[in-house]
Amino acid sequence: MKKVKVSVRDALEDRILTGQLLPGTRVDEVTLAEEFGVSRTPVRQAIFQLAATGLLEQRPRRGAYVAEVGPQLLSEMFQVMAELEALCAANAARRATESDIEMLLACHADCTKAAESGDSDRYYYENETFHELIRTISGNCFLRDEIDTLQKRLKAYRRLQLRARNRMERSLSEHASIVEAIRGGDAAAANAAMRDHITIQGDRFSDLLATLSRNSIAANG
Amino acid sequence: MKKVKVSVRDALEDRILTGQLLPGTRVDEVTLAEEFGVSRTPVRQAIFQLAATGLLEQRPRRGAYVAEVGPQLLSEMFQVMAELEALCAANAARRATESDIEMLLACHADCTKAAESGDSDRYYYENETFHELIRTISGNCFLRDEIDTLQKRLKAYRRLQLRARNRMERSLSEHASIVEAIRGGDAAAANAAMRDHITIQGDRFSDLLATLSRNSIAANG
DNA sequence: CATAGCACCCTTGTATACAATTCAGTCAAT
DNA sequence: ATTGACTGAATTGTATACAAGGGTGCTATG
Repeated sequence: MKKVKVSVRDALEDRILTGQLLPGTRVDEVTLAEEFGVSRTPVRQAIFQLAATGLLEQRPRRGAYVAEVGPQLLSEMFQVMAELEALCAANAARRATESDIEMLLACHADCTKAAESGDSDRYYYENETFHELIRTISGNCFLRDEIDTLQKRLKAYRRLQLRARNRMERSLSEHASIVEAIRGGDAAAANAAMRDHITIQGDRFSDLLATLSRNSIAANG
Repeated sequence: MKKVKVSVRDALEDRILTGQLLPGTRVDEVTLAEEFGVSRTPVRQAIFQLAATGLLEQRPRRGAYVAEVGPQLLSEMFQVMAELEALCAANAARRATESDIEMLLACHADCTKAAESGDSDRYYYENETFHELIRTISGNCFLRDEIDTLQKRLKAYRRLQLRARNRMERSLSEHASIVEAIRGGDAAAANAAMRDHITIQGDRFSDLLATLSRNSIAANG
């Protein structure tokens, strides 16, 4: 019972996103070809596509590696992400219908329950849904796609972040501000609230990364 | 005297950007392979890479086409572009050094001369330089790359826009506002001025596209 | 005459064979 | 002993052969 014809590209992407292939790992064509039970050709295609989206880095004649995002780049990516999500929130504030607002409130309620349960994995998931919903309400498909690809590039790192305990309630209250702004149709407020929310995440993230790299230096060096 | 080992990917990209391959055109593997004097393999690689960046659209088993950007998508892309360029401008306002300001003023002077000459091609070029410079001053490499790829996706269309006559002096005065804001270190003002500047461009652009498609309907249908 | 079904051909997708380049290891020379 | 160069192996890059799927055109039937 093999998996039903999933593209090599998706399979490889999944391995990166789920952390089976960690940043910096070399991606070998023949090894993957054997594992997936195909020839090198489709594997190469997949590698080139993922390299084009930034998930892999290719060095000519030297193979492909899972992209490593340094603190500098990470910070830059978060600044852009903050701006894009803020734009989503502003659009959502302008365009949300009654039923959109209802869904948003329901989603926020789910986030609240997750936070109360103290289950950070669950909150991570509900949080994703919350942001997804706002992107949808925003109604800008291109913007949505851009955010999705950027999200993917960060995902390999985000999974490290799950355990920041006291972050949940603050995140939740930031969500509340966003919800209120969208509900009130205040685009500027929604924009600002979302930008702050993402920026704070980015800062936390940088801190975590710094800590990890310090530990890793302590462990390896 | 053949060209000195330029990658198929760059060559194909160039053909799209310069308008040799118009949106909607089918991209045939064997034809291109013959033209470039290589086998299908590198051509396929190039196609997959360009498809990943959005310049081409692939339909399974049905080949690749130069991406067509409809009015809806175009508007969405411009909204994102406006936000990203505005972010650049805000960053530039915060980070610009004395010499950055000097370069910016010099660049703006070149734009002015180009506008006075009435040569829209020249103004187009100087305008590009102006925006490039602000992106550089912004200092966010990731942001710069994102804008570059987005720019590429629009370039095939932008070349149609060159002739909007009375646009030049208005564009120039908008540039002046941006320069002043950056010079004064006013990030918010730079942000707003740049966003407006790009948004207006986008609107003009949509008008043009609408006109063109109307004419094309009149001509073809 | 129009429509539906089938067959053939063209194009994409995959596999494999071959070429070229780079990295590493070893040997020799200073 | 250390460093440099050369050789070999391994991996990427390219070409070609083969398989599979879809589109078009023709034919047959209603």
